[in-house]
Amino acid sequence: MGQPLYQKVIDTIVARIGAGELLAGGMLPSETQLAAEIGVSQGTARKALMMLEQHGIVRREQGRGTFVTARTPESSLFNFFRLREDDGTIIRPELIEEKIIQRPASDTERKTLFEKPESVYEIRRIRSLKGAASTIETAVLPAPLFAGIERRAPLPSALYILYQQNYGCIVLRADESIKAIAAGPDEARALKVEEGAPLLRVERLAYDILGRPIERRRSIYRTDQLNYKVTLD
Amino acid sequence: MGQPLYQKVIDTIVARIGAGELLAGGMLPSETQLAAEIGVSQGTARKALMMLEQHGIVRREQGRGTFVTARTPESSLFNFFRLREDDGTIIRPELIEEKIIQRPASDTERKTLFEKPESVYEIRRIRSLKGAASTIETAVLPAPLFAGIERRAPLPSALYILYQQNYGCIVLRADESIKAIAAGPDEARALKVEEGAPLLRVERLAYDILGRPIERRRSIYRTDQLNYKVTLD
DNA sequence: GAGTGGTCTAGACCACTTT
DNA sequence: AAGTGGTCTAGACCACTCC
Repeated sequence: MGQPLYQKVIDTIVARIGAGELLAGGMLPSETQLAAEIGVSQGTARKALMMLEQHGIVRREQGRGTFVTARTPESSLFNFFRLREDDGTIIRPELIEEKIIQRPASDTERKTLFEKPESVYEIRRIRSLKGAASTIETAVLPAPLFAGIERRAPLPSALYILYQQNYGCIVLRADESIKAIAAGPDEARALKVEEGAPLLRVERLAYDILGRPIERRRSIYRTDQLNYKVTLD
Repeated sequence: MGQPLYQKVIDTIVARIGAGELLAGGMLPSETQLAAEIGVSQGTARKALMMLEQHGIVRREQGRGTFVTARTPESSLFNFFRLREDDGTIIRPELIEEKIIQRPASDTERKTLFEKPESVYEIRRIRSLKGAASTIETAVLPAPLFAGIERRAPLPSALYILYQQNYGCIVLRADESIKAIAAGPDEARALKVEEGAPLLRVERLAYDILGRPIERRRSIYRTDQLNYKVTLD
């Protein structure tokens, strides 16, 4: 028994979710059923389910059951959209421009994205917060995994929900690297600031439930009236 | 039994750590001893210890025992010092200037810091990374909790280790709010950049093991050659 | 060999939700 | 009442560390 039994249970469930057998929001078998199916004790199945819950992959509710995590617009906004008012209030961004193209992958894109794709989709969007254009987002996706996404335009405001519902990719984690930059001519025009004005640049690599890097995203924010909030632990 | 038994175990241990009965790095009683002491089964004590481990409060090692988390310079640097080279390499900051003063608390400081202190310590430090001055840090601490800290100057590079070893405050979590700002005259002079150059400003509120807000910190970074890295989940 | 945490089992009882 | 997850127990065996 090279690996713990509960790991086998976890792998089984994650595989079923990845394969689409268990849909987001759907209910899992109960602890007892799962235990019988996989041939472990109820306590072991329970441990696996609790670990999946801690990784945010399932949600458990006493008396109701265990469900595959479904990112709602709310939770998605809350988890991965980090801009807040100075007092901490969450902001609802409005989409004011969107452009989707397919193009060959750059070297770093091919190296960092899942399956080393030759071709990628690039989604460029400008958002307005509180009436003024304040963010430029460029998301880059491996084309094989997101085939036909350009025909779904206009895309919903929260891309991660689209990824989940239409491509089975549940985004659970993202690494970000943040810099302050001076606005170039393009950014200045799009965000209506002077050239050289300080802007926040966030580069993100997002991973799905199977740990696959499925999206590179570069966001440029005006933070004169806003904050980018994170928690460290 | 309003609350679960394992919670009682957790509270007991956290209280002992907070009271200094269990020192950072010290070994806890074994599962069996703890269970007998508090009057629960070994499995319940075990659950409590596992939860404490997940919160980063203790570290467990098979065959050796359970130990109170001691932040080493390494781990502290890794967890709360977020500046990295563009390629992700960690940076070792050098201290080049330090000033500690005691002064009355501002309104927001009194409101947000533990015990609503009338008086605070302010630690202002400038660090150089890769030879060039690149960060200005201002930490504000409630004076009652950190009495006499000004006499410990010069302070170690990693303040959180000092807080732990000398004041029993183990920092486990911090909320940050990040902005891009234009360098003012003071920042420009200290960091040797032009006025108006883009800088990263990070405002942090750090909480200790008991959930007490014990430090406000404002850091200003040059990010022309560096990145601020975070992980979302 | 003694002591520690890591895994696993089998079963009990409780609290909650649904029908 | 039936089914779910939440708590708790008691005990077994294993892997690892230290003496």
